[in-house]
Amino acid sequence: MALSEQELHRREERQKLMEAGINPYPSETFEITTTTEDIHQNFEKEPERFEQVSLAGRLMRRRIMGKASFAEIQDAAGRIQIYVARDEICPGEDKSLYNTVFKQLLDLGDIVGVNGFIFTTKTGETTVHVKELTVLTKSLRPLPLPKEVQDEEGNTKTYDAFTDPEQRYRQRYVDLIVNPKVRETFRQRTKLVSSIRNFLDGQGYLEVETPILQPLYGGAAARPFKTHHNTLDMTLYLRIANELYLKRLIVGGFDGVYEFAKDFRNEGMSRFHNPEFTQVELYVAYKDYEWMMDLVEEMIERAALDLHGTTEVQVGENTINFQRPWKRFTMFEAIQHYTDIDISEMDETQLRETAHQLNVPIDDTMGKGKLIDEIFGETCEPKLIQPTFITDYPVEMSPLAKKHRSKPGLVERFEAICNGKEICNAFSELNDPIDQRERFEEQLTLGKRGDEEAMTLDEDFLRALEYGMPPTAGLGVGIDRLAMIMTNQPSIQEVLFFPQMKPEAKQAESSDQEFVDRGVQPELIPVLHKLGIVTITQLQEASPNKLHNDVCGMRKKMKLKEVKNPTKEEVEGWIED
RNA sequence: GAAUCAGUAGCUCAGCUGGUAGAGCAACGCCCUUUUAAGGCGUGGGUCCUGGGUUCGAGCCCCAGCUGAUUCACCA
Repeated sequence: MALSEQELHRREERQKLMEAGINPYPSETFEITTTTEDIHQNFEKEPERFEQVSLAGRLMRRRIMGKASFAEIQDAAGRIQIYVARDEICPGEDKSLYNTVFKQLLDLGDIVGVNGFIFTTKTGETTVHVKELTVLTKSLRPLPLPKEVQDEEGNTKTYDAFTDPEQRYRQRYVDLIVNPKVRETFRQRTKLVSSIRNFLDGQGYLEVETPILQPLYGGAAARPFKTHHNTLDMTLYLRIANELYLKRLIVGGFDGVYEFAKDFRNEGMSRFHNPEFTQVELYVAYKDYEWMMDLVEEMIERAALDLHGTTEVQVGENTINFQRPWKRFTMFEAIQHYTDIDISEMDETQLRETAHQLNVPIDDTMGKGKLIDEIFGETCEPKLIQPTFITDYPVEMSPLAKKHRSKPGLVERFEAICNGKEICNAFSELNDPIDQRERFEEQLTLGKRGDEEAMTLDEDFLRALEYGMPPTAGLGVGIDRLAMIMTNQPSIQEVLFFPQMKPEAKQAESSDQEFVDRGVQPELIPVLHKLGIVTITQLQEASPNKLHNDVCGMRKKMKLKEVKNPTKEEVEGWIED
């Protein structure tokens, strides 16, 4: 890859540092006694603590003014200004640490350590007065550095922001360096997970780990990723859910288990879908879905409080209030509420007609349950902004849920919908092994009908149920979507450090040696690169006359006076086999 | 899979009716000991996504393609 002028320059600086006896990548620990956060919060209160400090960070801005300079370094929490005066960091005769190293060989993006004391400049900015400066890492690539300016009203305006989503997601490390809000979003995500974990731990449930590689995929309706184990010579699937394993643990006698799980679904990507995503699933013995609704309300309300100090969260244009209790609707009630149609007594044919009437797209593979779900998804879901429980789903689409205690054809299931999207899904778990086997068999029939998401039959899971699983309430919460809501982000990519991307288009490049092997003078390789010829294949596809012309022309343009033009015969030699 | 939009300097972007490729920041050189988008003077840096076409002449118009984003479709 051809290096830019700036990259070449930084490589030279790295070399010059080494020649000056400064290791640009030292191995010793650099002792840090404070952080930018600590200084900003506590310097005014207890200045005596900051008479001698040491901290480290990345150089993010620099204002050189002759024999003294101001710069800013950024650590994990924020930035602080540093004041570097020549005669302070170079007390002796040798001023090269300031004149050469600091002013010439360091760049924005380099990582340095400083020792000194904290003071306030006459413009009122808390600043590190540097006594000692240590190079900790030389950065070889220039950062896309935005500028932030505060106007008189204290509003921050950002110029030249690093905004291109592709670049931001592909080079998340750069995004995190230059866009502090991105770091904050991910901190909040982690806080959300901690809040839920603390809550569940507080209830006495056991956090567990279950297999990601599964011989059968189950527990949800989705297409899986398939892989192969060499030694066992068997097909394995990346889990689409961990439900069936957690239930096995309930059979095993734990009365509350949960897992934060990466699940994998081989389906489309969108701002709500990533092929791998995180769910927390929870199973509690001797409970039902009514009980689980209370738990969800409490857990999510608490998460909002932990993150924001209030139950109200601004999401786009909506203010969402997680304060308990949430609204509860049965699915049929919700559909009736939004469409004025009562579908509770309809058969499959009537449902099809209703779907057509409501302009809900359907196809022939859909059974009764799926039709109801489509009607609901189309007419109700987007309208549910405040957290709402939708309960009592059709049995056909919930093969792992227990049949409703009083309403035939339905199961004891709920989803919480928030901001028009499902954030969790829960049931009173089906624990009758005979019923469970029948439900799996119905799924097999659906599968034969063409439903690619129909579930497979897991004999071992049925065997476990046959030993007896206590009545159990189960829950799955989509962490990514909940994180989107809690951090007010419009897309799932914004709450995943490394969202799935198309492979980066990368042009293969032939080595210089390969060019030399074909008879190209080494000095002419940059000329060929400049002409866009970076592979032998490209070289071989060129026409000899044109290439000879181009090379001679480009050599002149690049002012390579000491380099001889190739003869036409030589150029023909490069191209021939 | 479809539609829309975009692709110009390291970054963010201008570029008129088709007429010599621009700005700010970043970089490089010089000056400057309390600046804060520091400042002053100077310099370098371009496959205008690619390939065709129209034209005396294309960053700009036309066609095809590539890449990406967004929306939709798909998706518990």
